[in-house]
Amino acid sequence: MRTARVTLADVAAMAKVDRAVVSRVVNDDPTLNIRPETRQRVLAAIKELGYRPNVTARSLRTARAHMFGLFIPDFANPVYAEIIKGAEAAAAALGCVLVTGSATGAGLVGYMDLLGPGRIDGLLLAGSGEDTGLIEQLDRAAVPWIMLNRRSPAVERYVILDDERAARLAVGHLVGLGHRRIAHLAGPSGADTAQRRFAGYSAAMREAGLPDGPIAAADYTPAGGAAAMGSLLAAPDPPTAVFVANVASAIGAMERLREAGLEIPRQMSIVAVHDLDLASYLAPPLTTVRMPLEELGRRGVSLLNGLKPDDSVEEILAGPMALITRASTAPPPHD
Amino acid sequence: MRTARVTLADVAAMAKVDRAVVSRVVNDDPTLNIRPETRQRVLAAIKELGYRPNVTARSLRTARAHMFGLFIPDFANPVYAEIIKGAEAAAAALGCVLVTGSATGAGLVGYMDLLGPGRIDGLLLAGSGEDTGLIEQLDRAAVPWIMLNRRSPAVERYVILDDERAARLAVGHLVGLGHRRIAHLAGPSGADTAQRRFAGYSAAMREAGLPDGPIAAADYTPAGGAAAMGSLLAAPDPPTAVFVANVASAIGAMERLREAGLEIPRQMSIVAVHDLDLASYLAPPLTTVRMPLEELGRRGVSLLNGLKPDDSVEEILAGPMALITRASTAPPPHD
DNA sequence: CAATTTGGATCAAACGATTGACCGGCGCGG
DNA sequence: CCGCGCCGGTCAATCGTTTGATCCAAATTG
Repeated sequence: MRTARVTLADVAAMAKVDRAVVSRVVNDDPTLNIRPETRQRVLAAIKELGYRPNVTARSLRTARAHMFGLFIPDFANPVYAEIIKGAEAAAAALGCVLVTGSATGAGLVGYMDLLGPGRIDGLLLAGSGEDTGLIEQLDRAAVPWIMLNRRSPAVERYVILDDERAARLAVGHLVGLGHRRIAHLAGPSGADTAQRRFAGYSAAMREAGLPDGPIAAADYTPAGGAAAMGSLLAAPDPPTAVFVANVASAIGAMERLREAGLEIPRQMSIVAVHDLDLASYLAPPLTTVRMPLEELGRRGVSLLNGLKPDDSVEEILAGPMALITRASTAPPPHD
Repeated sequence: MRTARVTLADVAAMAKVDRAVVSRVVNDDPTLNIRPETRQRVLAAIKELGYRPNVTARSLRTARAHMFGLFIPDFANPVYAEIIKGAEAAAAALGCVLVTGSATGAGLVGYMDLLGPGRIDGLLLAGSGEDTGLIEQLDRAAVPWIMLNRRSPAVERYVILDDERAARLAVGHLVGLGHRRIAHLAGPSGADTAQRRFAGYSAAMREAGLPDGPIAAADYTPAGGAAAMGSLLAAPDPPTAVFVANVASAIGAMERLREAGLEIPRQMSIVAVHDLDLASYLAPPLTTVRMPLEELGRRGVSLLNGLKPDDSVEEILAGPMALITRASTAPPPHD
């Protein structure tokens, strides 16, 4: 059944009404006065012909694309997978599709070229740092955009998670287990999330009446985590527990601990931010703080919808957050 | 600089030519005869005004959406992450965007509703099984589609990888190490990939003059892998090596081996299909067969481009494939 | 009973780009 | 010196919807 293409006009012809009537029925326009039987005729014709509105034509006329964009640095990172899921669900609920692109820096600007005027109703920017050129391009194109899970100086368009609270949860767990010397394996100092997690760590330690433990920064990679763990171990008074800003770093840190012959959690407890499936497969399974990442994606799209290009958005998402206790944390050794 | 919206007409007015000329310059239409200086005027006006063609209007007129779709079951699965990367790159090279949706079964059909006529030029379906309803809907909508990495009975529209060869590579590696009793931890018997990997295993064993070892099927999850590994260990003459159809199952299998007190690789070698970053973080790092997943995504989009709704596609992708040797495989014990 | 409202639609102008058809002038071959 | 082709463009229809303006007849109001 090669239905060549069914348009409003076909339906109108079959139902013996004007195209305008069909359009108004389809969008159930409240200003339309229509006899019930006419409406039935139209509805029947639509079903009979299998009519489905042409989104492109509609977009052209209404100047709404019914499409949102989401840029992430890397599909392979499970953190973004969760964000995507949420964003996609929210978009679908609005009758929109989500196009997710992975690109950073200059790639982003190039990608934007594909998304010419009229193609997209709003853009979510997750992770990554470089936005030189992109932001002015977005402003020029008058497309609303929001940063997800990061802030940038002088940009009031973001929704982030409460990383500070996450850090408090993690540190609180370690303190509760009896740890006193708690190190922090931080994220890259330039990263906004890293700064907030560090702030939370510091605040939690202060509140517990403990001095900051040794601190080492690493990029969010296993290799970085391994190196930073090395420097933490070399500290004069080595910690009995470490709060790691990120699971990827934690993987490297655990490897380094294994090499050093330290048993987890008997000799060293470790807890990290972001609960990924992966965490439960590690040896030992890693205690983590579960963040509302899906919610973040959902919220991002919701805010984008109806946002004017000039509106500002500044939100710290207070979604459900939980400590997932696994085998990588335990009370400190009795020494 | 709120550039309200720049259209062809604006450019035409500024360059003092007809809109048609601008359009032809933009698309550099070979049938256009134009004086170089006029072209320069047009180009200058375009740059001056920052004109960018409206994709929606263009799509309406040309009936090409410059957009491809890709449906996957789950963003969290890194296998799909690689496929997406390739597909996205190929789309971008064609000047198109890729919209990736995660949905299976009925969700797919619902998602398709968002992608009404005129919105999409072609669809890639990766993984998952259920396609009741979807395929007829696609055919009715006359949108070309291809299955990625799986076949379905009576559907000649797929591009798959050479899973058989991958299995041979893995088994060959084990045979080369001296193993004689090699088990196969297979995928779900309904899955096309599982069948092909099993076929490759069987063929490789036969060619090596070895009898099939014990075989257990599992779904592609850690829990399934653990259970199946249990049944393999219970075999009368337990294997010294196992070829696992999938990394997720392999994770469970390794856990099970650890529980059973078997040392990897001293007492049991293990090799799995698909090289994911994750594999190198496991303890011990897992030997895998690297498949050209990115290439698969790329090829899918390339084939989709220009495909007629009725054309058929049947391709086994012979991309680069490699055994990545890590610490989970070694010669069998001397017993 | 004339004037006004209202129910039930219809008309037609957009939206922004593409593209086949057309056109005026000039050079040139016959 | 007439007709043809070519150069350098222009004209206008079209893609499928949306939506403000309009319109006709019947009903209501003063």
